[in-house]
Amino acid sequence: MKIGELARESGLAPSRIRFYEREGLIGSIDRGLNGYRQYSRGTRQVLEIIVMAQQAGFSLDEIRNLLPPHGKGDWSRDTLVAALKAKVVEVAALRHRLAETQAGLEAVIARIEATPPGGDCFENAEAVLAGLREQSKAD
Amino acid sequence: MKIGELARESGLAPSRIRFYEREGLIGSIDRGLNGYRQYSRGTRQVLEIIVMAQQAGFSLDEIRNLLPPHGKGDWSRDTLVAALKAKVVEVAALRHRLAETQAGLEAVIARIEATPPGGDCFENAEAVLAGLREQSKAD
DNA sequence: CTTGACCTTAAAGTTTACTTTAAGGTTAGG
DNA sequence: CCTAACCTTAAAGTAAACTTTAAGGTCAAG
Repeated sequence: MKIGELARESGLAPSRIRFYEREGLIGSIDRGLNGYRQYSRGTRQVLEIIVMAQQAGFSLDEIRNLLPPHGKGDWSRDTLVAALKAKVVEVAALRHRLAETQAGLEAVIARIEATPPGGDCFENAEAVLAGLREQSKAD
Repeated sequence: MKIGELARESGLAPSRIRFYEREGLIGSIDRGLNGYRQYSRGTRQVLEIIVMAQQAGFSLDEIRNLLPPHGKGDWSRDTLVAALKAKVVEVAALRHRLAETQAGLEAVIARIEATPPGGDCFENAEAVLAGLREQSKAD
């Protein structure tokens, strides 16, 4: 799969995919004899995770630290398993953080919906802040 | 309350508070005879809401549309709740995606670890590993 | 009445996350 | 063979969200 096809499938501009490669969010991949990048299906999934994590408020720097290092070398059985386990730990950490974010947002929604429609500005503001502070603490 | 005091209380730089005023996130407020800005307590709460909303992934443009029109005391409650719910959907989608990734990884790890070090059972897991190798490289 | 910590503005600089441009090599179709 | 649509790189440009700088006015203390 060349970069144009991956771009169409993922909805990202080719320049953006090359940018992510330069920034170390996706690894440098195989090139054909002509120098063209050749992507596998997995890359598209990584791109989707990056985009969604961004939408949830993560910077590229944070995302890079949450995604596993793409250190390449010999993928012997043991190193492969070790890398996979490290990846699971990191994915779990990201999921944990997102669960807290979601719980915080839902708490805020519940509080706002529990306030009477005619409630004044500060009561609503306090409700929003109370919920968001809980989320910040959980972070 | 002058801008320096508000800055200390809110933890934001004075330049940032003036920036938010220029951008229309907080209203232009009263000035003393000397031209100094005079803030009320409510401004601090608005600033906290802005900061928390940013941490939840909202842009200043989005936040400006969520905050009440200046001078009016009423939050657009429905708009605020709708935006928060949309954000929850985004976060939930990312979590779902990551849960699948984690489950897939754990299944592959279990499979590799169940394979004896001999090597002839390696062929059975070949397809899985091939896909995994591609995905890991693409990481 | 001067010193230093405030405040004011406008404008320029910074960082992040990209896109666009420039200059060129590759591949598929007529 | 030519053309159009791909691909490559490095470098410059852009938008968002601020911060810093420059040049100055205000105020409380000594």
